[in-house]
Amino acid sequence: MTKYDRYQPHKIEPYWRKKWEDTKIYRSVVDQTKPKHYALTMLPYPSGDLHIGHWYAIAPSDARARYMRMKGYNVLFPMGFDAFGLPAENAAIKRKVHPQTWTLNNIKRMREQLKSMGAMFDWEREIISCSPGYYKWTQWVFLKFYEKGLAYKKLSPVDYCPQCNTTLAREQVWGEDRHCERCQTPVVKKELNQWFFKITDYAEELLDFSKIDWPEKVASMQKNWIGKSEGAEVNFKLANKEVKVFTTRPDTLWGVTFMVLAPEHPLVDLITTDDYREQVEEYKFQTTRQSEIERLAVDKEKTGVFTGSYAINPVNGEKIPVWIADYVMMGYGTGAIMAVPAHDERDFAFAKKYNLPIKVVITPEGSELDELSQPYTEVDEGVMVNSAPFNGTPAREGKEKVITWLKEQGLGEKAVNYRLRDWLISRQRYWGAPIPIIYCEKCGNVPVPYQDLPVLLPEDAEFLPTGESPLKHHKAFLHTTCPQCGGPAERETDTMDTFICSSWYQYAYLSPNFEGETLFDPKEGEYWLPVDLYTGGVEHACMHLIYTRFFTKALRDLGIVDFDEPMLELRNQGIILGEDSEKMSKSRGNVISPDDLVEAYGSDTVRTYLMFGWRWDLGGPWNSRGIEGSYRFLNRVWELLLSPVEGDQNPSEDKCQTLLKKAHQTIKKASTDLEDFSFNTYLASLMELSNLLSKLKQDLWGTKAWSETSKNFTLLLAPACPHLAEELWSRLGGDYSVHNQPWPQWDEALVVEETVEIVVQINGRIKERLVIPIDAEEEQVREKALALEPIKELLKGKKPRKIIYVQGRLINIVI
RNA sequence: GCGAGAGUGGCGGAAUGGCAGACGCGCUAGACUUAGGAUCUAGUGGGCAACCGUAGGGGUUCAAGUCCCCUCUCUCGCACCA
Repeated sequence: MTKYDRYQPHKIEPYWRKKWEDTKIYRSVVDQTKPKHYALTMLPYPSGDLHIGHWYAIAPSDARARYMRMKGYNVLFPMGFDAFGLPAENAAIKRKVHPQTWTLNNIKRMREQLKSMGAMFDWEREIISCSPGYYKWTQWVFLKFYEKGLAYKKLSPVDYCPQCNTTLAREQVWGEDRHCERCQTPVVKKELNQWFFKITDYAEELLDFSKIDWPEKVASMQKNWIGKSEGAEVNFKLANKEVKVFTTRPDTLWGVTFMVLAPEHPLVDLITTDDYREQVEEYKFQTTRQSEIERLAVDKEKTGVFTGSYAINPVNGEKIPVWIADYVMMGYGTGAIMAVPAHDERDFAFAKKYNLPIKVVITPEGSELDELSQPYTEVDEGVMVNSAPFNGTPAREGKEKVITWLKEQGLGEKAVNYRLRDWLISRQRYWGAPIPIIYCEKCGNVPVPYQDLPVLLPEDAEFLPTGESPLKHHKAFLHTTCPQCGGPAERETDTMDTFICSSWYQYAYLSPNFEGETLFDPKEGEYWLPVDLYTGGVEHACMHLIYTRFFTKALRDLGIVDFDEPMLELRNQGIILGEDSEKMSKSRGNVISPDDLVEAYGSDTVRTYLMFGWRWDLGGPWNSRGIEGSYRFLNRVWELLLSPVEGDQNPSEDKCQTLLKKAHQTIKKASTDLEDFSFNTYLASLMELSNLLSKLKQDLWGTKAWSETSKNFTLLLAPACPHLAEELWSRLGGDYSVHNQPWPQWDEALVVEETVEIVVQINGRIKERLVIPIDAEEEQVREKALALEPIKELLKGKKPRKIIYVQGRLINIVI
């Protein structure tokens, strides 16, 4: 290449990418002599096009990984594709292409798009979750879970999406109208025999975030989702049976005036008296119907019916009516509640509607409550009343005391409930990993033997959705022999939720398509694991991010990994909106295509703008003028470092010092900013340095300070602009590759200014400025400040009451 | 309703309790140009000024965008979970 020409990203970017590939500089192999850093960014679903959101997530993560590499870490930064899932099937149905063909074509395209980013991926570690070499291990994990009792099959009411024709996990049902996460169709309840993973076994441990540095937001979302509540289980007598009731307010037990069972509660039929049978049946019918119709009712007025039976409150022997109502759910607690209308919003509304008694048992300290217009739900200031042995006890203490008392009396005990449900993993779809189970009439559920894995997904299945699993109609797949008795048997025809594939993918990168005995090559695992830094969107907080934590804990208990958490540090990026501040979507026509941007400005500009334009964790609307600014910056950098100066030069030691000082301040700033994911200020600091460089260029071009600084500048630029930095580096005479150079070190002595301008304040208001040596004695600064004419004038001979001096910053004279 | 987070120029955004608005976009003026939506230079929170300015109101402090209390607005998550 010639010595000086224009900045032409389209020439230099493909050139260097090819060179990197040819020289394998991003190959990451175990190297015991170096500290390791496993940087992982969420793998994309191969939808067919890499969009700007992918770039926004991945490019800054790549810059961070490159920084770590230059800092001397052996960095693993892999990439792959989460390739099973519904869109492939839907596209296939629409376009009559096989889901596999569609997926693999998309991967091919997206791999090229990803490569255009110039990231430091080690493509030899690429994983594709729909390849048999991958899903063999997904099935392997299933079998391990099954052996451990963490995978089980159960007949239960489950959420079913009538549009996607499959069941869904609780996490995949969203919003008030309980719609499908993928297609927004409201789900319906169905009674089906499905496979579950026992994530609830880990509910308590999943609440512990002490071993990981994850955003508070994600932790709180997960805690919220797991929904731990502590209280008591109390035994009520009902028709010669015992009904357990969960409550978080045992202190209100004396205020129970009725009991409510979920309509599906098994005792309902037993206790309903003949007089009420008809209305109870009618109500049960209504509620089941309701869940099948659209659930649009927003302000759901509470409804219910009396069963005709009465239960006995064990604490005072009172007889209370038993109702059924759909505000009590079978899936939480015991499906039965004790209603305390005086101290619970829902019970209050219900009691008012059906004229049930309301009995006050908690009152605010020192006052009385007779007629309630609303329930008194306060705990901290409440005191127990009308509660035989506990009158006068503060409600907060009452909770614990009553539990102890219940236990002594044999009436109940302490209990904890979680909102988290077991993970429903069966999907009645084709494009997923088959569940490796065989049903034998003689032997029952038989796991597929490990040596028979993978259970291959047949390519010639009819995958049109019918509500039944497509594999059920594939005779060759369905019919098999029992591995235990050799008799005729049938395979499980449901496939696994694709979130399973992504729950362990961080381990797959260690040894893609591993052929050994366990999930991954232990030599690799021992070195690289666990993941040091995970980056991606916060939208996965209650799905992928909770699942993968569960997986790691389960794998630990199976002896497959030896740590508790999969990813030590997590960082979430924000979302880039359209220029109209709306979510990008084809229908709105506000989609920004990264391919077009790369075409127009080159990859480095796109990377730079994505890092500079927003706070990474917040994101925000796209600005098509903004990217022009980044492009201009890179052009200026090019001119600055490469085009020689003409005419007279007037270098001076002073100017050199000024430049070196700024350079070292920039090294420090850029380092700490990259450390903190503050990509925007990292680039701002580079811009400041480049502004100073251009100011001093005429005089300093060719000096040692100039060449040293331009080399350092190039190194600092390398994480953001890998191609441009490589080109500049080579033209400045550096050895290939800039990406193998150590990150520059700053000299703290140079970072510190020798003289500073401080502010002279009177009563906290700025009145004057003063230039002083940084290490000036306070006494001298005081004298100087007080000697300033404007200050003398303002003081008018008055004696300051107090003078505060903050070294190198300001002096505040209080009068 | 519950939980979390955020409110700073026209815009994106900077600011260990210590000079509010770094850096950039946009805008204004000028230079160079046949031309400029290229490039370069200068300016750019408001106000003629003293001064006033970080959603609003209190407070702590010599000093508050930053810490404390209250209010408002917005975003996100959960939502009849007993």
